[in-house]
Amino acid sequence: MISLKQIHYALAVEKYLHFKNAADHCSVSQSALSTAINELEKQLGVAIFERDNKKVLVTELGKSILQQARKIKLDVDELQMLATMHKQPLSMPMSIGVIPTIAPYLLPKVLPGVRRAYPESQLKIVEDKSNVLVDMVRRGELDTAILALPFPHEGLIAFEFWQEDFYWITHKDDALAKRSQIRSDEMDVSHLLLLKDGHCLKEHALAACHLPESQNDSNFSATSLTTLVQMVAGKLGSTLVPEMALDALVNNSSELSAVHLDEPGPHRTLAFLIRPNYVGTANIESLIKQIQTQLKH
Amino acid sequence: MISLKQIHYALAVEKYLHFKNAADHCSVSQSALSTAINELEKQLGVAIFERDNKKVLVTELGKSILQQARKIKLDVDELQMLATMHKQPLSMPMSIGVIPTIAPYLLPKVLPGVRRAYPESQLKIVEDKSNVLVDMVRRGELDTAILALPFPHEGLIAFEFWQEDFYWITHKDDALAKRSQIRSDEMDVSHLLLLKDGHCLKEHALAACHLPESQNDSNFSATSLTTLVQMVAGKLGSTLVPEMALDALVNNSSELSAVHLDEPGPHRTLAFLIRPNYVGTANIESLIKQIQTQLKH
DNA sequence: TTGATTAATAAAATTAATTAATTAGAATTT
DNA sequence: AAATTCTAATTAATTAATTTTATTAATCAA
Repeated sequence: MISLKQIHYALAVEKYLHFKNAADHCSVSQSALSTAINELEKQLGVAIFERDNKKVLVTELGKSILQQARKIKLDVDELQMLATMHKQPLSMPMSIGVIPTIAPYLLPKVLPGVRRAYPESQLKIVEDKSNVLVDMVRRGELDTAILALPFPHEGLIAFEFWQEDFYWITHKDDALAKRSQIRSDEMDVSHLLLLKDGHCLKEHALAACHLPESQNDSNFSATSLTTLVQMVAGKLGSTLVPEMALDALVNNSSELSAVHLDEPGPHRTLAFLIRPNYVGTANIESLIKQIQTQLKH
Repeated sequence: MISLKQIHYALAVEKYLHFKNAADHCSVSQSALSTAINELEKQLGVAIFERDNKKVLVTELGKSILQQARKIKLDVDELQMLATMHKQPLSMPMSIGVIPTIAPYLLPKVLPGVRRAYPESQLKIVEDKSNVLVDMVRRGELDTAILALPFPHEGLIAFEFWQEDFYWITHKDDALAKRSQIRSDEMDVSHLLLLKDGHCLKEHALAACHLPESQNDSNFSATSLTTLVQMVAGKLGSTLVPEMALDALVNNSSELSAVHLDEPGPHRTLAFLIRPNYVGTANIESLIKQIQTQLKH
């Protein structure tokens, strides 16, 4: 049976094209490495390297074999990472994409707790729109992305971890501002201010209100919730924001009032997306536990 | 460093959930297997199996680890297969998809030779339309597919191995039947009989003639070249067939005449399609060599 | 209790791996 | 032409590991 050691040595020889240097790199004697390579070639019954007393080169078949060997080594590394991450969640560097309608409200609430619980953690945060993040996860440029569902994510796996409702934000002077609940058919939809196309929050807000996209006035649109509520404060209309944004955007304002949107079902669902074969699911689960603890105060 | 032996043993324990049976299956003593598993768990620092004197079960983490272990084992098997196939091409079972406008003309010319050169070979042939075959290759249901390019095949790799021209088939009584060459603008395109939509030969034939698809009379269409030439023999029109089909369809007919289509460039290109990580490229290369020898007579 | 199982363990035997020194072939230098 | 310097392969002694066989301890069933 071929061994991982043989594979390891063969990859070293490929890298250095020199038995002694490869042996040094592997911290073994040239003899040990030599016999391991010979044994590997004997077991496979083919030549991987062509060597004489002056030079070493890789056979055509050897290239394919070493390619496959590299794949095996990666898989073994992943297996070991699985175990490591189970022992020490978040001990590995991790890149996380977050959409702009979640990042500024979720991260300040959650990151300090994560820092405290996992001082070793090295999180790299990327903020971008849902479709960009999904593509980056697919391409392996991100380990995971936090976004709001529903959003198409074929080929990826979603770990849903939070559900929240929308609140209708209007000026305190508005006749309906004192209500505790409001239905979408009671609002003045013609002055509903929402984010630009491409931000999923717009679609989710409209979907929560059972409104078609076309009905929205696209003359007024912004790229951040902060801008939107400024516009509401300026009596240009009303808007809808998710619950987790209330603290930052509305609660300290003397101009604004938040009314719970009374429509059935949770209005948006937050989830981590990962590739099906991502080995860090233990990390995701740890993060979710942290986030849920923090969000529940 | 963890070893493939440990992985092998762990997978056996997962399968039997019983150390002794797993050991028997691996042809080692229970003790040897036990220590290997213990060592593996120690090296990883986590428990894969939960065991007492009466039962063995897999931990939650163990399931992930064994899943990864299976992947490693598959990769190792593939590496060994790479070597084996280099030593004895086509010694592995192989499934090949072929489109209907290639299969009946190419296979009889080629398979006997393959049988002779590689008596060990076990080829499974599937005949279907290009799009079906491409999907099957993508899903791994076929090792490879032989079809005519151009045809969309994103994500797959094409090994082009043959180029051929079209011949215009008409009744011997036709005024142009004696010509040795004909250009598409000299034909009566209104009675050009072609295959049904979905067969790539139709598109390739039209493309070779620089004709748009709409120009073709869709009232007359067939699902096989055999039917088409029967229609031509019945003086219902003319058709275009690739060179390799001439022998079977035209050459022994007293009714039909074949005229070389005089349009620039090769009219269709035959190719093997494989997944980028298919390990049997050596097989493909052997087959191509065989096919090219046979086709050149 | 007794007998049949189980996985783990201990000690002996076997097998494999490692090191250090050597060999042999080829290129380069003297 | 001879000596030197590379190279990978080989050899032999040592060390480490693995495996086997036999045994132990625990559990369950009769």
